[in-house]
Parts: sequence; structure tokens; C-alpha cells
Amino acid sequence: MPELPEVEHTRRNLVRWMKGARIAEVTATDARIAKPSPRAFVKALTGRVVTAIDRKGKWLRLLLDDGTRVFGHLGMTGWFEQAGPEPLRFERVGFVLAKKKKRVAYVDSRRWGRLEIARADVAGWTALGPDPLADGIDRALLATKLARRKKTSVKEALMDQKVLAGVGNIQAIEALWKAKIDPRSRAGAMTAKDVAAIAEALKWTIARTLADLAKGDAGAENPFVIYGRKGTPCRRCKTLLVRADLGGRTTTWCPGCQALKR
DNA sequence: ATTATTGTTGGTAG
DNA sequence: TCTACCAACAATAA
Repeated sequence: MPELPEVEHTRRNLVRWMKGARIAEVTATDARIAKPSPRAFVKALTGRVVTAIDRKGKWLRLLLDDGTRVFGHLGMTGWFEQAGPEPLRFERVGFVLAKKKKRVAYVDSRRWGRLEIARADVAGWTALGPDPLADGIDRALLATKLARRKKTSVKEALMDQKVLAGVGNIQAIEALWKAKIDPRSRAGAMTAKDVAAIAEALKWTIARTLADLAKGDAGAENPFVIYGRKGTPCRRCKTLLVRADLGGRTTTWCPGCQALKR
């Protein structure tokens, strides 16, 4: 369940569960997930100490005491959780840690995520644009990147990981509502004022989602203002929210108070 | 049975 | 090199 806030939440959990710990045992059998191969993955991690856990956008990076790096992406349905001795449903990778009672399990029903070992940063990591949480949002740079997009919508542009790392479907939807901009607006039509509003809105939705995750009431109802609320009244102007496909992704917005700019 | 799903990647074309 | 578009990947939940 991962966009930037969920991945950051995951990172904070992993810091508590794994940082400084020695990996006593690794289980991995799924070649789609453990790269370059489950066997190489197990061999590289067994006996190592996790020295740092970083995040950029939706990617995680674990540093080990021998210089090995483990890059993790949760795909659409991946997450980490603590587990007892029995494998969890859809568990794909498991870590037994020395001096720790609980294992750490990577669970992923759809298997779109992956965990990959490397000796240096991989392309998926280095190609990312700035991270809104860690790096802040440079408005001039964001304006330049949006201006380059002559045809695509502002929402699709925001979801481009080279523009800003970590913004996904939900965060883009929530931010554009907050910024009062119709998601179908052309990226190239954004004014400096629009860009400033988007930057503020992204900070707002990321902080808000992160705070919800920290409360830890998983399984609670939809915590978002706009996402998944088609047909309900806009919290701001009471117009009923609408939904449509944009670049193949479900998009919800308020036709009453989000201005369309062409 | 049908529909929808919080994401990336690789191909093609321009 | 960069943008734009599309299909593919896979398995669940409503």
C-alpha cells in the first residue's frame, strides 16, 4: 500500500525493527521478488548487520555492514510486518534477526514489489527526482518540469517519479483538490501561483497521511478527503465529486471548486 | 461473473 | 534524449 507516506512509515518501522541488528537467517524463494535470484539474495544478506535504512520516493534502501545495498520497492501490494515463527499469508521474504524475538516479513499478494541486492545505487534509485519530504519542493524547478509537458495533465506529470519522487495516484488527487486545480489541467498551463499552491498542497497531504499512519488505526475507513469519494459532497463547496480515467488511473475531483486550465 | 485496484517497466512512435 | 501512449505484470476484494 505504498506512496511516499506509506513507504516512509514502513522505513520508520524497519529502523525500529532492524537497524543495528544482525540478520541470522533469510528465507526467499520467489524469483520475481528477490533479485538477482533468491539464492544470491539469501547468500548476500545472511550474517550481515543492517547499518542504515533510507528512502527516496517510493524506494527503500538498506545498507549492510559489508557495503551491500538492498533496494526495495513495494509495488502495489507489498509491505513489511513483524511476524512470529510461522510464515504469513503471501509472505515472500523473511528475516530472522539475532537477539530479536520477532521476524520481519515482506508480504506481497500481487508480487509487483521487489527486493534487489547491489553494490552501488541502481538506476531505479538514481533516476528519481527530488523527494518532497526529504528534499523539500523547489518551486522553480517544479515549474520548469511542468512547463515542459505540453500535452499531459498536471496530475500525470506530478505522478512522474522524475518530477517528484513518491507522489502517486492518491497523493496527486488529494493535493490537486487542496490546490483547487482540476487534475485534467495541462501541466504546461500552471502559473507560478499554481505551482506554489501545489507545493503547499503536497506538503499538506503527505503530512496528513503520515500522521494518520502514525496513529496506527489500520482497517479504519477511508482517511482521504477526495480519493474514493466519488458522488459525495465536496468538503469545501458541497458539489458532488466526480471520477474519470486519466492516463489509465482513476481520478476523483470536485467540478465545483477545482479550476480547469487549458 | 464482473469490475476495480495506493505502480513500474519496456516497447513503439514521434 | 525527451515526451507520449499503451500493454503487461498478478491476485485479491467488493
